[in-house]
Amino acid sequence: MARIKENPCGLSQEVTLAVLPRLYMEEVVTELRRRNISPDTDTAGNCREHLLRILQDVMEQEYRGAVTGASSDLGSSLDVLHLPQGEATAECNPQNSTTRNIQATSSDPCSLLDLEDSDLSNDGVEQSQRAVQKQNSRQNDSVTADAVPVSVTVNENFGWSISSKDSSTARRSTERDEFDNTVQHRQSCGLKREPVDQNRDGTSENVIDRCRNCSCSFHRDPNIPTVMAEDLFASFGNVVEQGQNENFGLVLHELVKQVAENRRAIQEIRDQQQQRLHEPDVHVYGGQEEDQNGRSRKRRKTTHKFKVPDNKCRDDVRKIYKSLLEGDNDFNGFNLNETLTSRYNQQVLQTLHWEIAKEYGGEEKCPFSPMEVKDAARRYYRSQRDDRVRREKGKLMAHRNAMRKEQRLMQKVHRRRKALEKCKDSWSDRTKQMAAEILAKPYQSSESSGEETQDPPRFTVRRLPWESTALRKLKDSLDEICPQRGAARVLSSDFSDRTVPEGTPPWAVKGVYQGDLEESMSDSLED
DNA sequence: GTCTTTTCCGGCAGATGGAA
DNA sequence: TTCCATCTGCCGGAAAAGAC
Repeated sequence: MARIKENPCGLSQEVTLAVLPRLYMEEVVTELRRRNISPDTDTAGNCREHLLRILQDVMEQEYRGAVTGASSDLGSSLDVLHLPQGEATAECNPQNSTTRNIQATSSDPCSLLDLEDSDLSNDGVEQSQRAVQKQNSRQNDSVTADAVPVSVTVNENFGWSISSKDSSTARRSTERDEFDNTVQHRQSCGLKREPVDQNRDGTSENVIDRCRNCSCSFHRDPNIPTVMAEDLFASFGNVVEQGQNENFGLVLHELVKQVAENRRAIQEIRDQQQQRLHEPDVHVYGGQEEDQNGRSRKRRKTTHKFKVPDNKCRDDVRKIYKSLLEGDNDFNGFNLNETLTSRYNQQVLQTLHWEIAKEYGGEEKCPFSPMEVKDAARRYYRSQRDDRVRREKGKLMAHRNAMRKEQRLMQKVHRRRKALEKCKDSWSDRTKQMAAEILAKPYQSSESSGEETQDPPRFTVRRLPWESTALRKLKDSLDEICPQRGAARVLSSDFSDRTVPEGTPPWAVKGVYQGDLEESMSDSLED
C-alpha cells in the first residue's frame, strides 16, 4: 500500500512498458484518467495506438522521475484531450511564407506511400512535411481553433526542435522531449553551426547543428528554413498564456514521431531494395523435383538470407545490449515471447540503434547503417531465443556437452594440422598428401565426455573401429610432433560407433571394412 | 594453451497468406 | 486449388569469447 501511495498513478515500476501494447482500450483509458488525462473516447474512436503512445510517454516520464511534478503538469495540460476523428492540428502562420501546415492524424497516420512519393532521400525533411501537408489538404476543413503556429525542423536523425524566448515554453517542451528517444538535443544546449560534407574548395551544401555542451548534433538541409517559434508566437499572440502550447506540443510530438516512424520504415525498404540489388539472387534454389503430375517444380532450398553483419557491429550490439540491461534504466531487453517484429521488440531494436549511434558520437559518425545494426540485433535476438528454447526443453546441457565434444574434436584436428605444418620439410609428398586427406573431424577418434566430471578431468578416447593401421600410424606420428596436452586421455577398450565417412580414402579403411588396400599404403608410411 | 560457454549461422520442414 | 514466398521453430555445428 505504501508503494501505491508513493506512486499515485497506479502502475508500479515493476510493471514494465512491455505490457502496454497488450492493454485493452478500456484499460488504456482508465490509466490515462488516473493521470488526470481525459481522452474523449467518443470521438477518439479507434485511436488506441495513439492513446497508448501518450500513456507510454507519461509512464516513461513517471519512471524516470526526471521532472518533478511532470505528470501533473502534463496531466493538467491534457486535462481534456480531444481527438476528434483522431486529428489535432498545428497550423503554421499563413502569413509566413516559410511556415507549413502540419496536421497530426492519429487515426490516419501519415501514409507511407505519400512519404515515399515525396522521395525523402534527397530533401526528405521538406518533402516529408509536404507529404504531411498533402494529407492535411485532404482534411483541411478541420483546422481547429487551437492551432498554434510553428515550424518544425525534422532533422536527419528523426529529431525535432522548437525554440522560444519564453523560457517556460522552452522548458516544458524540453522536458517532454527528454523522455522521447527521438529527441536527441536539449533545448538548453547552445548550437554551433558547422559545415559538413565539405567540398574540396571548403564549401559545403549542408550544415550541422552541433551542440556546444553535449555531443548531440543535427544535420540540416539549408534549403529548409527554420522558423523560430518566437516569431510565430509573435504573429499569433501569446498562446502560452492561453494554455494551448501543451496541446500543441503533444500533437507536434506525436506528429514528428509518426513521421520519423514512417521514414524509418521507408529507409528499411530502401535498404532491403539496395540489398537485393547487390544480391540479386537471395533465394537459393536446390535441385528440381517433380510433382504428382510430372511437372517440373522448383524447390526452394533456403529462405531469405539476412545479410551477415560485421563482427564489430555484432559485438557492439551485444555489449550495448548487456550494458543497457545492467544499467539503471527501463531497458528490459527483447521480449522473447513476441516476434521480433512486435512493437515492443522494434522499440528495443530502435533503442539499440540509438545507443550505438550515441556511442560513436552521433548518427553520422556511426560506422554501421541502421540496417546493419538491425541485422546484428536480429541475430542476437535469435540466439537468445534458441538458447531459451534449449533451456526450456532441457536440452541446454545436451547441447553444451555435444558442443564440448565437438570442440575437442576440432582442436584435435587443428593440433594435427599444426604438426603436419611442422614436418612438411621432413615428410615425403605422398605422406603429407595422405595426412592432409585425413585431417578432418570424421577421421579423429572420439573423446567421450562421460568422465568429464572427474577432478582432474579425464577423457576416454574411443578409437574408430574401421581405421586402418596406416591411418593409426599417421595420426600417432602427428601426435608425437604436437602432443596432446591438458586433461589426461585414457584409451578405452570400446570402439567408437561412428561408421566409415563417405569419401574416405581406401588406404585409411581397415581391410574388413574396405578391401585389402591398407597393407601397401602402410608400407609407404614406413619410410 | 586448453577447455568451456556463448553466439552465430545455415539448413530443413511446417504453417501461412497472397497471387495466379 | 495450386503455387510460391516468407516466416518461424528447430536442430546441428562452426567459431568466437571467456575462464582458467
